[in-house]
Amino acid sequence: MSEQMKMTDPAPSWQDVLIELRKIIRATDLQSKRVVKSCGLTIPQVMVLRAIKQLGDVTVKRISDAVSLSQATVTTIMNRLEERQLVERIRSNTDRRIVNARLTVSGDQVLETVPPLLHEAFIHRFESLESLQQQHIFSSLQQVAGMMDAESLDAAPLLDIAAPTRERTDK
Amino acid sequence: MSEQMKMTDPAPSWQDVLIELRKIIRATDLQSKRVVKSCGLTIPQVMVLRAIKQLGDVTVKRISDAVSLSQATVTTIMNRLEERQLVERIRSNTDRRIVNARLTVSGDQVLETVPPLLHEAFIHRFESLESLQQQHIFSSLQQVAGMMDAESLDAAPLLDIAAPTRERTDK
DNA sequence: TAATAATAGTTTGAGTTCTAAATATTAGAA
DNA sequence: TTCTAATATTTAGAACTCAAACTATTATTA
Repeated sequence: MSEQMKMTDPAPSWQDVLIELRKIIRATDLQSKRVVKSCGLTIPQVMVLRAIKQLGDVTVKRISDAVSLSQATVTTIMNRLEERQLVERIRSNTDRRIVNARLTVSGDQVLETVPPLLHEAFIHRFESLESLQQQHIFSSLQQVAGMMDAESLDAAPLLDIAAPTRERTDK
Repeated sequence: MSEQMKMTDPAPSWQDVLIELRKIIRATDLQSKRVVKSCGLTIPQVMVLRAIKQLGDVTVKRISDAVSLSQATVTTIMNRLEERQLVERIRSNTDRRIVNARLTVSGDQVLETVPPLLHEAFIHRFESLESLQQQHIFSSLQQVAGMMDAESLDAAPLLDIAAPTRERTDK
């Protein structure tokens, strides 16, 4: 760990940050295409399926919170999943506004066949890093996500976000 | 500000990483909508415009390299920009396969009015971090982008794995 | 010269993603 | 009861995004 890096590394501008974010977004997209080829589902579709499996019968709203997508997006994804009969929609009896999502048997089976959502090489690389290093990276991602978060952006201009905020209301 | 990483933080799994990436992608998307409202252009459109301004008359291919988007995507973005007469397409005389993009006067003007592509609060936060901290974050993003990069994934240098070789019975 | 390959861009088709508007339902108040 | 507000979800509309197929053009070769 050298601290000599400074002269070759001037403080990065947010422009540089933007470029790296673009690369990450693109790579994620490309991986999604790979996953589609391998199992017929996109990454968001898998994430929704997994959320349903994990949470049991859930509303669209809870799913959208869990996977960080808007309600509308979850609905369109659900439409496709329902077409393929991987999930069912079940209206609540007590409150008929509510729609609960439930995995079908084949939905559950399909989940078994899904490859990792990040390239295996990525996972391998990531997991072969030292734990401390992993935490650094993860914490940086959390910080970036936190700094970009719309709600906190409106709410707290000068929040101390240096510390990854856990313990929110999450589930 | 050193003690916040409690030891209740076990090594993060790649699943956790994926969630953070989602948040970042979503936040970027939301910011794009904000930018649209403010200046009528999306972030990718601005990025293409800037690349053209920066590089002078450029081919679609060079733009797509510069902004990390596929050629096809750049084409569709160019279509919209051309409709609004922010860019022109100019076929090369020497090689008529080649199309050069050029900013129009109004394209150049519009660029002046574009707000920052990351939320100002984000920029402010990021820039108020210590330089070392900025570098940490930036370098983490670079690492993630690098680990995810498709080409390097194929090359996969540090793979001496007992990788689960999945057998492919079909397709 | 004609056939073939290589290159540059565009179109097509499928999917994701958002906001805003629309729909349906429930709960509370006049 | 009926009106209104709040809640849960869906639809409509617009962009982005990619791979793959397609068009047009240039270069190479027989």
